[in-house]
Amino acid sequence: MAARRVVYAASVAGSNSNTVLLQSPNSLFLSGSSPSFLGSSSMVSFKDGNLGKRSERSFFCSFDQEDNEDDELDEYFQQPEKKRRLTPDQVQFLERNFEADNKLEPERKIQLAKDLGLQPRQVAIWFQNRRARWKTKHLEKDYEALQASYNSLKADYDGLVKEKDKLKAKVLHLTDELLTKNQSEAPLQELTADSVSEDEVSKISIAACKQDDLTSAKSDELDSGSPCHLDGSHSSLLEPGDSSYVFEPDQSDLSQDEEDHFCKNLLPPPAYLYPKIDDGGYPDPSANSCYFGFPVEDHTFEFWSN
DNA sequence: TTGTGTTTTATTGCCTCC
DNA sequence: GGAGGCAATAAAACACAA
Repeated sequence: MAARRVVYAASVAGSNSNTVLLQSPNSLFLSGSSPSFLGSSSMVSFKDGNLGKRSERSFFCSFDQEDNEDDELDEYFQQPEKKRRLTPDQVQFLERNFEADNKLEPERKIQLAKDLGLQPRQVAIWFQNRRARWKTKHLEKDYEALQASYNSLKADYDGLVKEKDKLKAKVLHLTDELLTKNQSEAPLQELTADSVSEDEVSKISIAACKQDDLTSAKSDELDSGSPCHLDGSHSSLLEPGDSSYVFEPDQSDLSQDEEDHFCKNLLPPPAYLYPKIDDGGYPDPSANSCYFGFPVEDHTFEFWSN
């Protein structure tokens, strides 16, 4: 590989000499297939120190005009190799070829080099650098598209989080109401084994568990994350007046097996699962067969909060 | 004019493919 | 093993504000 570099460096250093001496400037472009170069005699552009801007002074024209000035030739070729920018015409020609195909086959490289009066290696380098620039721009565009997509998704997510918080607050509020209502009604009834039949106890337990299932169902809805579950359309699940409202048990559709199933699940949950009530105490699990609210460590909300 | 930032040309080293 | 591509980088050329 090192050989490749050395050979190229030598060829560049010597190529201008060969080109200048063996070919007329126009022949370089007349041989090409690009009409845009037919009139161009500009090969190399130099910065004009006096003007401060790049001038299109033709290196070859100057040689044409002063063929006998070997001193200038010697001066030029004795200069350390400097970078020379391609002319706008050359760049335009290369750009058009790049647009046609950004890969450079050997034959095409040779032909382009001939057309432009450049070393094939220079054409290859130009394509290589051009591909790098194209890639950079492409990456920038991709980045912008991804950023826009991210912003859109984040806005959606933030909206969902807000909606979730609203629903959570609503559920807690309704739960609180239910607990308060339940506590205020319980002492009045003073249920005793003597005054309440076994059948009535069973009914109350079933109703309580039904409410528990509804609460779980609500929680599952929140877990699902589906937008249709978050649009509030089902928020009346726990509303009084709803047909499934807990204290209006409709057990007509319950079989005896189902009743047994509910009653088997009447074991009170551990105390830590009960939210602290404002007065500092926990609701008594034994007072209510089932807890209607969300446990303190409800993983549903942990999930949504993360 | 000069300092500074950007663009362009070219090199180097590494990697892959044939 | 040679050819060619790519990433990283150097350095010249260029643009532009102060």
